Amino acid sequence: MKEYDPSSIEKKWQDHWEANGVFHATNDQTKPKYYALIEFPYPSGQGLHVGHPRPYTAMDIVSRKRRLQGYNVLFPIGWDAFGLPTENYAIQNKVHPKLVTERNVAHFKQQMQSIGFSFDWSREINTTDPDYYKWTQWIFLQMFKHGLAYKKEMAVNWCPSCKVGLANEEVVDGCCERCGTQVERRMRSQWMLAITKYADRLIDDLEDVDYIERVKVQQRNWIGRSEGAEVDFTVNGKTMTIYTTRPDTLFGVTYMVMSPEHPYLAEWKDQILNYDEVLAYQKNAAAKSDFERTELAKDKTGVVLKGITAINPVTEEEIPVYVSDYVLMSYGTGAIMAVPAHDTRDWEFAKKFGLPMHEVVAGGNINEAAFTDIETGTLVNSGFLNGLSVEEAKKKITEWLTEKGIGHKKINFKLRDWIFSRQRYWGEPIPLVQCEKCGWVALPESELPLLLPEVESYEPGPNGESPLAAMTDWVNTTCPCCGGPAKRETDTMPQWAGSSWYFLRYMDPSNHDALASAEALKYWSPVDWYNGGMEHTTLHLLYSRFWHKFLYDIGVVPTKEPYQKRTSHGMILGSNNEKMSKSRGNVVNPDEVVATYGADTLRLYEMFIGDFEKAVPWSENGVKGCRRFLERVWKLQDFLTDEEGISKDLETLIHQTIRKVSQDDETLKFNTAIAAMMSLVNAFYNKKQVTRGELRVLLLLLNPDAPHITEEMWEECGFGGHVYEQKWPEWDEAKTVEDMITLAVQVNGKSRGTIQIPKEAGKDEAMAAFHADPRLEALIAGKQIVKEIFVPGRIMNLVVR
RNA sequence: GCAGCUGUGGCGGAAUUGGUAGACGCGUUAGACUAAGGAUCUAAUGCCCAAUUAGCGGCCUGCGAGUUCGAGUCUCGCCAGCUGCACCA
Repeated sequence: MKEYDPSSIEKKWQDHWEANGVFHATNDQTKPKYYALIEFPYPSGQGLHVGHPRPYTAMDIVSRKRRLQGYNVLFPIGWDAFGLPTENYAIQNKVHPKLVTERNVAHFKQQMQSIGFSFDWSREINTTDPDYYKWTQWIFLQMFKHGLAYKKEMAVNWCPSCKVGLANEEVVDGCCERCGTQVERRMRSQWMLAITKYADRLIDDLEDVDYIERVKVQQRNWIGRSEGAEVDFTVNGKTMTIYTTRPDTLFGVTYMVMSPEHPYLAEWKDQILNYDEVLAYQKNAAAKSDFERTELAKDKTGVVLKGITAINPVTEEEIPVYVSDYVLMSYGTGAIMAVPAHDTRDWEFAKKFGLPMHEVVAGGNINEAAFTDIETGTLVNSGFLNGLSVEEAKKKITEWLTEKGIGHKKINFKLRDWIFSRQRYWGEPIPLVQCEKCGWVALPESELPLLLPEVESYEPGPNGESPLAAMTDWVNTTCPCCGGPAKRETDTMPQWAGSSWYFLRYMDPSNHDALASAEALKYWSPVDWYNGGMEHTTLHLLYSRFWHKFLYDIGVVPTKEPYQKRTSHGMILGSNNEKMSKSRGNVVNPDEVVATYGADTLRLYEMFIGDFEKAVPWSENGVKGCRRFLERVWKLQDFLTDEEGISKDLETLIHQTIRKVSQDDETLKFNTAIAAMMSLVNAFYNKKQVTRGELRVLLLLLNPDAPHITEEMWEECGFGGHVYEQKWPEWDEAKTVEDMITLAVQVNGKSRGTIQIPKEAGKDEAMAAFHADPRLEALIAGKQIVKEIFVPGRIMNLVVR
């Protein structure tokens, strides 16, 4: 027997698979399809680190297993290659970002291929390829034509370091998600996508998909749907509308609060007696960044509007009006009714300013804290609402307000429209022109793709405008509508554009007439299993669901949802338990692991390292353990007998292992599947022999995890053909239980021993076995059995006195 | 602050969902082979007692209570950690 030498056999099989197109998805639509997807990587200059292969290996296992189960599997790969790091590198090194991208892609590809993933490389895509972004632009144009893309002058999150506007989703703790610089507010005219029009469906349709719960929860929170009511208050003779989720507490309103940006403040300039004070407060609030405004949340500030009085529409009581920055202009109507007895923030504000509180929901102690429980409270001091539960009162008051014409039911969302333009070079050009006469006009589809022009400098302009703005030849054009002079849009799309639909392109990657053919879309949709990072839950995952729903609405795609199942992996940390990063010096490069131990060892360890969904530290010794296991598998060839069948004494274990591996690979428990295979190998070693039939089963089960060594051994043992041509083994449930079982015996709930009984034995047989064992019998000698508990196959417990 | 999740050996982690806690791997210890071992093999390995012919001993799943014949698993109350949201009315 030759030695186990991964470096020679791994290359051999990788070449064999690719040369024979073994993993290319076929167009044979008679077979059931399975579409497994990973998040296509951003080809950074650093290359892969050991965290990348974790999700890739997991989905590779699923894909390889599905192929053995007879599916036509699509497991594609591509590059999400537009983006800032490449552009910044290009600026610093004066290289075209295209060249940087090509270089990085080549490196990533070589790294990935050395790990032996069964990607269909014939369908490789790249978001920066004009043949690809033609369709990104095409989808944007459809959105524009359907009124979902609009331009708006608005305050944007501006990163002074990246010189770019950011979407809300890209701001973390008031700082730029990428570089950590604190973001500023700047007014800019931006392209927006009306994702809020899909807010309801993006929540409701989560019911129909199989996503892990934390993903659903996070999406629901982010969309932030709340049901309440808008109510009109009369303030100095003017109608001021507020939004509340607690219309039932209307009788408890003791003051109102307006946001510092509320437009009424300026209108009331002459009526507000302390307008100077209000102006000063507004100025102060504007100077604070969003971050400061929320960080200092604990301490409420505000100014009362002297000369302004509001009327509570139910009690007709006169109440004061305040301006305070705890009310946001960007949510609801920018003004609220304050119910200090039943809202924590209002309570804090009222305490600070000595405002009265009216308890209208009994059940708490409002002197100590606002009572906000909506389950248990009962309405009091509330006229016709008295005695009702919160839920009943909400309904009744909303009806009453509607009848009176001073309010109505209203649903609000935290989700904002998506700021879609970036003032950068390395992104998809927005295919629109602005004409003096016709306004914003779409390019004809025949002019797509609108190519990214060659520029001399990739740096943004001094006022943060896109580098494209300096290209006057390119910018000045004619209006496709009237033929008059027009200017091109110089902003580009954000990185999230290309990734919002890439999974569709894989279905038919070289189609010139459509983003993919209707036939391919129908056959392959939806993605059956999509695994990716939690950090994309409110970004990529939400955005792509939105695009897909739009494409569904215009009849392009056949399903409402793009992904049937979504799972997520945990991060791999450095051996010091910290996030892997260059600066911490704890990065492990998969190339080194492959070179030292082999790709199969890397793959196996990536899966065996721990709970797939949790973060876990890398351990060099753990890697060695996996290599040791593969060596033991390899050396099974020494124990190989001529027997084709499965020996009687291992039959149960074999069937148990098939079941365990088959089931655990479906539920992200790759670690315990591997543990089961290790146990099986240990059993072969204990016997010092393995039959051909037994080894076949092991090689098949292990193949998705460690494809190279299993192919090689299959060939070495002369099992015929290749592993990838075989069928996934099946287990017989009846054979997963031994004929004689070991039953644990307890006395008074304490484990005292075991008895051997037939698997179908009843209580009487178990009792007989108990009495037959003198050591067990001794435990109950002279005592009275009060109760006998017998759970077949599980336990026997005798209660004695 | 609010919500959710999680707490199991020296470490990563198992536990058929209420039924012998610690599978599997790492590490450690002893032995074998050896010129040598950071290779390989064999055995032991939760903790505490006992041990040259010495155990079907006791204690163990963050802490404290409870339900049950039986609790890592269910309930209640603490404590700690992680994640998400963060003045969204």
